[in-house]
Amino acid sequence: MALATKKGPSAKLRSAAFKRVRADHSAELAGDYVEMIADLIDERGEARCTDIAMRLGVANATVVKTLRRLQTAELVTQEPYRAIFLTAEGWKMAEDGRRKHALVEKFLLALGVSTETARIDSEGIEHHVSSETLRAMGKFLARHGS
Amino acid sequence: MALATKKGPSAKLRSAAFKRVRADHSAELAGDYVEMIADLIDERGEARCTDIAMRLGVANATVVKTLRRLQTAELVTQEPYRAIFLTAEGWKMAEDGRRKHALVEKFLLALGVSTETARIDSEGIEHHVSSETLRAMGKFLARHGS
DNA sequence: CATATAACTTAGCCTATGCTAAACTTTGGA
DNA sequence: TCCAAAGTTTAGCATAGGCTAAGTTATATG
Repeated sequence: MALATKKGPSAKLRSAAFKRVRADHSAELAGDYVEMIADLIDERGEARCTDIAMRLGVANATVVKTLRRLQTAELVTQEPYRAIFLTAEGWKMAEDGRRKHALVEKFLLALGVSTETARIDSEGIEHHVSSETLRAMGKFLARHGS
Repeated sequence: MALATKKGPSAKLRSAAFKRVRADHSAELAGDYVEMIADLIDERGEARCTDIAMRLGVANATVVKTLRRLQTAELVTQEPYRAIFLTAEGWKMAEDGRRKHALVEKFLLALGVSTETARIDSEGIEHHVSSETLRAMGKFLARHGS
């Protein structure tokens, strides 16, 4: 290779960021599901496949398949043809997600974006925000409005 | 259904956010690739599979397969066993990504997070930030630091 | 109490994104 | 000039996460 043989010392450091993003993505779906199941249980007393499918905007069969994975991961429990429940770990993950989600959304609002954009962007952003950034957002909220 | 028959008026609105997130994810990988190819071309004169694989932290074969998709999408061009080039559209996407990425990273720094965290988090966040939020970040930067 | 409808499940398909192992080109040196 | 090392590609596999269509179970109501 004639030109630019230098690999740069930071190849491994660079790749770490992308690895984190990929890892976040695998965890993301599980987080969205348990958060939504928790919301449904709180709002309406029970969580059903159909409601999840509707809110997520996917087909019913997709929800069923994903729920099987979540059962394997011990985040939810379910009997055939019955409502869906969260395990203790599932509730913990849901609570964490809610806290994070709420903070990011409030932060975006405080930054000056519209309600609608805050709602949509926070959904995408929440899973990629480290605890350090989350703390920084919290501090910002403490200084500036609500 | 005895309890809670009400579907809520916002099911479709809710699902829109998740649909956006899913759409973002499909576009994300393409964005990361073209941005990295652009960086490699600028830094070292050419972009090769091996360098992309190393920086991304994935196997070589994965890069090859993804590049085929990017060729189909007319974002890159490539002859067998040769370096990789961006099409005009590829360059445009790379530039957009860089601008967005740089802005998000600077914003996180201004918010008070460490260099390292800003680098890592911005990688995950950049693909989920709407133009409205981006503008809000820009305004914040104009007011506060750098 | 029988049955239609709504909800759930299964089966089978697809694409995206990863991997390893093996085969093939290029190319720099001996 | 020719060969070995480095880089590239192919082949084959796995998992995640989508879909539709067809079958099964629960239940609300006539």
